Amino acid sequence: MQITKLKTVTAEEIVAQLSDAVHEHRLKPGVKLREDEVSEVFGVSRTIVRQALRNMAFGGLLTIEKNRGASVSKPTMKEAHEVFQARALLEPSTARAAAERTTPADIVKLQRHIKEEHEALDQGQLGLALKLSGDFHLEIARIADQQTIEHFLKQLISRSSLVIALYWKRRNAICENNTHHTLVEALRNNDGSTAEDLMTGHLLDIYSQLDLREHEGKPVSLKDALRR
Amino acid sequence: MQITKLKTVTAEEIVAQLSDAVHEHRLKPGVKLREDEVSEVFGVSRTIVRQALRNMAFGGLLTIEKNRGASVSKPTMKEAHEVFQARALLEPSTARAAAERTTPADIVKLQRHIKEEHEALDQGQLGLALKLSGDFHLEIARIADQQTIEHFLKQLISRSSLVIALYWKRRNAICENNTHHTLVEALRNNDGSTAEDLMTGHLLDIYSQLDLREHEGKPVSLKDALRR
DNA sequence: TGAGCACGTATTGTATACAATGTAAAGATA
DNA sequence: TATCTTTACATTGTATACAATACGTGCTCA
Repeated sequence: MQITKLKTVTAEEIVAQLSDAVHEHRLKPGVKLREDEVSEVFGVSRTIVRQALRNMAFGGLLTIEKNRGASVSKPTMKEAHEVFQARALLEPSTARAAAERTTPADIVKLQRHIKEEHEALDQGQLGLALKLSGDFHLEIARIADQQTIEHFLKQLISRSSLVIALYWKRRNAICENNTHHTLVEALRNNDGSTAEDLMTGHLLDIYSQLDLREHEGKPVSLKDALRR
Repeated sequence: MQITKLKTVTAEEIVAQLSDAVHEHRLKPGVKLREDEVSEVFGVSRTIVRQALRNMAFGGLLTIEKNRGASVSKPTMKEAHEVFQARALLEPSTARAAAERTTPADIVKLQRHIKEEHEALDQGQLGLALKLSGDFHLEIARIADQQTIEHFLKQLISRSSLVIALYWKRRNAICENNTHHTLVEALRNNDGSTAEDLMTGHLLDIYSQLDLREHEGKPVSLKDALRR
């Protein structure tokens, strides 16, 4: 007779699954996450769920309002700017550092990443492609052997995913460029300067594809909005 | 008859008080924080304490080991390097941005900061001076109006405090320089370039006063250590 | 009809009881 | 004596009960 392990789900696993869902845009900004709903899905008590939700909130993925619960964050345009400004400070230097330490094994890993990314795109799995793209950036921080920066980057990339969900200009036409591929080439050649420059350009690229203009003037009052 | 409010302490207040204690080196790296000890001190249930401890752990101030509880983090030398590398990436640019937005009111605030810092030093309150010094750096991020970076910086400065507690070269003789004062002057003149350069130098200064050489060779095996 | 209020329900916040785990001290065995 | 168990205790982990708060619905009253 086989004893079913009845493995209890940990808070970390819940964080991982929910984070993936957000990264892949299956959970969109603003969606509410009720505690007992989540606890029912994962088969654990609210205690664990609350741990998980709070952890995610600390990373910026969720927003918790006192007595009102957790929901997927909706970064403002200001936050969106800040996220990419912070990435612009951290990632190019990190790419340079990574280039100086990249091993053949790393290259293999990165190329597998890119391959999966393309496959996801081909199959129209936009969300998955986006998540993999984020992982690619994280992988570079890992190669640079900078855990602290990697930790911050993880948060920034999470938030980038939310920003893209909210402010991406053209929903349908993801313009697939091969910057990631070029970057891998620079890393393979241990060419730090090129890697740094490519990363700078890459981030500007993404940034420029966001619609971060202040639209719809002032916040019209309800009355004004209904009058005609 | 006066109703005493019997205000229940929140997790955030516990975080604040414990964080201050760590920043001021009243709680030193390695010190264990038992849950019911803390809960007794603050007069709340362990539920709240656990929230507080977990939040602090996320910021790197505490380390939580499963089933073994929370203790003040003891950053390794590698982490120490990483912390200052990350600060070197974030803070100079932030100082530049701050310089371009500094108002007279900000200058007043910064100078009050410096004054308090000197007073603390004069009274031999080294820990307090250190905490105030950290706040000074945070204040610059606030002036730059970069909440995201400020959030990261808060963590980095926390960890810097731990690093200093562990690796500061000369415990007794804090060499007080007036870099902070010079920085304020640059901010007052809205001189971004100078502010950026000063910040870079300032960070290098602190960094160079740490003893981050790999001492005490390889980790000798227990047997070898006991043989003679 | 519409604004405001009262009440019942849904949801989150907190404390506590119990379970699981780790730790240290005493005892057993060679 | 040294090592290995055993056992009791200290501490953290998890579930649950209850309290506090927010939310929606129906009612009242103008």
